[in-house]
Amino acid sequence: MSDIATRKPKERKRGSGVQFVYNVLRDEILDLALAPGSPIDEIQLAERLSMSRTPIREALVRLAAEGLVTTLPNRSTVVANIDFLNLHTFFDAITLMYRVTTRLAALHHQPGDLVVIRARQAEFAKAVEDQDALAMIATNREFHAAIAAAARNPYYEGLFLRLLDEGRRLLRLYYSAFNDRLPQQYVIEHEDMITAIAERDVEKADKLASEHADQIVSQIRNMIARDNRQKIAL
Amino acid sequence: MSDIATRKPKERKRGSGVQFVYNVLRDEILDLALAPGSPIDEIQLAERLSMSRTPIREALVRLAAEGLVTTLPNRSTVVANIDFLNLHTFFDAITLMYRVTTRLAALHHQPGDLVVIRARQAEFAKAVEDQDALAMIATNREFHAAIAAAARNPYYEGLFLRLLDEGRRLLRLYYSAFNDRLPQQYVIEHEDMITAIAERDVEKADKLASEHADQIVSQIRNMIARDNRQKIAL
DNA sequence: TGTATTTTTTTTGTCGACATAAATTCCGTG
DNA sequence: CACGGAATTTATGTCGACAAAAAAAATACA
Repeated sequence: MSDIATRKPKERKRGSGVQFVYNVLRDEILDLALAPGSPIDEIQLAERLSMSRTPIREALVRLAAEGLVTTLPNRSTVVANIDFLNLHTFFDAITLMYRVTTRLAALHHQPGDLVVIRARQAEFAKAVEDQDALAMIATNREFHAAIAAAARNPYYEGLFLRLLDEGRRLLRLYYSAFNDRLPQQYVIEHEDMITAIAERDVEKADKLASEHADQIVSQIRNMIARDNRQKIAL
Repeated sequence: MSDIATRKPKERKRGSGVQFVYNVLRDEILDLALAPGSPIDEIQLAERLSMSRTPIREALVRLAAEGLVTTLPNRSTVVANIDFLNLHTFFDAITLMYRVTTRLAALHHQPGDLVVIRARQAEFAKAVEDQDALAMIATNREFHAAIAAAARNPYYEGLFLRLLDEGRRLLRLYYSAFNDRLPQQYVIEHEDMITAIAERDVEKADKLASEHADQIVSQIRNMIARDNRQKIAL
């Protein structure tokens, strides 16, 4: 547990305050260290990070613009809820972004891109080998983010990163359920996607991305269903 | 020219400050009243809107998160540039969003949605009849925004609105070129799209949206090409 | 005259404080 | 004991001021 959030004042340089708060809050939100729906007290946060409320508020505005927190006027801002009732919109959008970014990566990737993508894939494979569920979540995100970067479309990339983050939050909810055979299969699917991108085979890349997305979506659905059954059984 | 931005202090109620600044700046940016690349002086803005720099800065952070301004650390924030070199990424993304939102609207629209969509279409038709280019841009945006709302997917909707706004900026650049027969055709295409949505004919809606997007993209391309030729001829 | 260096000015990032709107507590009345 | 309204407390929205960084101006030197 790194206590990066509790260092002495004046240890950070000027101008990095907002970015720092943004990173801390963002990580805590995506790791579910801050529970969805829980209120964020500006004063308390200001004390914890040893800075004034001004940079805190600016970071909160930024997080609100990205949908990670919700600001109620004249009332506390709260960590964004996970909308289980409308998860299908999430699945629909992230599936499309998986496909589009992988397609475009096959079309537009440049020499250096594959090096980065393969590096991310190596990190993901390492996490799977180590059975480190949290590392799997993080490295899987970076792998697909690298593909999105190679797709060279900032609009798709922006939406996809947002969706991947939201997915990170979802997976974090159920990460204990990762002790099955699926991760190893993801490694293989990733390898196939890299090959398709390298060969600039757009249709194959699309097909693989589509299947990969379906895998992940159905895995999350299973985890939720399993979770629901437990709840009903109580 | 409404001078909404120059009213007396204390005439606005508490809590609406940031929203107000955001709306003013956003409109001025999208209408090209603020030129792309031009710097935004916080102090000057604070004086013009008769408020302190704090709400100004929070509005700027929000605009930065949406890509409408760019903040250089410890340096002035500037109005986002129009990236003519990468317009194809814009065209690609907005075409896909036209299709996806229209498809999903055909699938998921609910009783009230068509009423709203038809109302927007009526406003657009009125603008075309009046040969009011600026109103055409605005009402066309609202028409497609209404379809996106009926599609009931906030992820697609968010990206699409961003793209429509960026398109508004582009069209505003060339709005004088609107004196041709195309707007009338857009009215007809809109009508067809409404019919397809009402009939829940997903594939037809997709096809119409796709063609509609192609129309608009090629029109913008033509305007830019025409503009370029003039520049070269000088 | 041109370039390097110091000084001044401008502008941003942050702070502490105050005013106002909700939330909470307290109290009186039925 | 419950209910409604007033008083208190808490937290947000905004402000003016200061400090640090960059830009601009002024000066020194070749």
